[in-house]
Amino acid sequence: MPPIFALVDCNNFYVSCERVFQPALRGKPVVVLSNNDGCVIARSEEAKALGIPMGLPFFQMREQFPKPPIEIYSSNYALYGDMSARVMAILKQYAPEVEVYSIDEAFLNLAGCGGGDLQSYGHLIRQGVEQGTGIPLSIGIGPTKTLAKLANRLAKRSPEAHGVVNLSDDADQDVLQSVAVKDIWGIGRSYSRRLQRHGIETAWQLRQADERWIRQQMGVVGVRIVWELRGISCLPLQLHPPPKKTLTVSRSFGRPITTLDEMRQAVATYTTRAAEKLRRHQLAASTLTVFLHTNPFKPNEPQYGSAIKMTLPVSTSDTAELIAYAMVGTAHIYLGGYRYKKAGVLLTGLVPEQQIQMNLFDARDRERAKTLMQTIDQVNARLGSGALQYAVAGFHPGWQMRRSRMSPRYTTNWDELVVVRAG
DNA sequence: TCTGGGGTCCTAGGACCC
DNA sequence: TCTGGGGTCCTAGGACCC
Repeated sequence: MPPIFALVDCNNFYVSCERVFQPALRGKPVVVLSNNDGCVIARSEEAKALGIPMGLPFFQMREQFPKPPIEIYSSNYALYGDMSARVMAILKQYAPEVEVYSIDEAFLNLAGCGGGDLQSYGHLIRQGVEQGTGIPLSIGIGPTKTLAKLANRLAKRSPEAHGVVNLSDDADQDVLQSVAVKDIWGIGRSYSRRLQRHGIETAWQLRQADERWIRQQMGVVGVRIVWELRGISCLPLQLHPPPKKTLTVSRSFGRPITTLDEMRQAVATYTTRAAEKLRRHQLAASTLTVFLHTNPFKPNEPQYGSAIKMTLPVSTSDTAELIAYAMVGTAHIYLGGYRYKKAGVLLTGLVPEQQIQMNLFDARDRERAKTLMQTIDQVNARLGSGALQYAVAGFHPGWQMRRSRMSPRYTTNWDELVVVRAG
């Protein structure tokens, strides 16, 4: 049986998560800010209606929208991650095959589901998730992932769809003509401009486009999109996520960093987070890159940025060892006299923990280091992240990111649990 | 004062080998 | 007198995604 793809997408996910725990936010314009309270990354329908664009820097929003009482939240990833897991768990009750595509999206294979009435089945899924979590969502159904995505857009766009659009039988000319190329999954700014320059403006026109020309302009990626629009599936459901290839931890600073000492603290902190992620995925890294740069939005300030990539003698997930290399790299590329905005650590060459290649000249006691890491991870899991940390990471540093409008971690922190009172 | 973070895939070009 | 060519691996950069 050929698959029938459904794309389930939570509506304004981060805003919806905040609303679950604060019902008074319903009907009001609400935005959620990126890390460091930098820019707008989620908007309620009311906020969209005010004309607040995605990605608007927060300080510009306050200039441009001084009047309306917009509810503003710093992003609370502990909360969103937990709500996401609950949504995904419910979706798995409705379809045997689920690909968790992002924090707020999943592809489902609905072949054989719902007794053939996929429209009704879609509404059933919506009700189930809404009842179980309070999160509203939209569902698009189609014979390919690209058409399911497109159907999902239509479901969000047209109120009469009530959140479900089914294109599994036919994505006809009228439907495809109503979708601009820039709104097709996989077509970004650059490709959509190039296509429009050649008179291709709608999904329907792209579907009819000359394959050789598309191949030449957009490579195999473009050809795949055209085929998928024609209903020929090229992108299968990924039931088992492929292993991670790279892992990054990077942050903008709450205020500029101007000393090597603080830069060392920041890089050591990010390296600690990266090593924790490695161990959680039971991976080890074979290279470590440190990068740092000034604020590119301040052209009047002197600009500098650099990166250094180091190959480790033995793949490792040992925080102390990774920090040692990161500190060497930091000292190497850090130059005084600049106001630094951001730094980060990139780990590549990730290998499963069990497959680490030993090095003949390796003097390190790796068994002992591993036991220590397990102990630290256990303590931090029980007492909260950062209960045990390396001194080089600094205590209460002033450069940490701003998140001044954070909601409580309602679902994942004992101290901040929601209290339900009877009567 | 204030502009996010973390990924993937594809392609072209260089290094190297035979 | 003659100045190859194909394969593989790696990397950097571009494009895209949420």
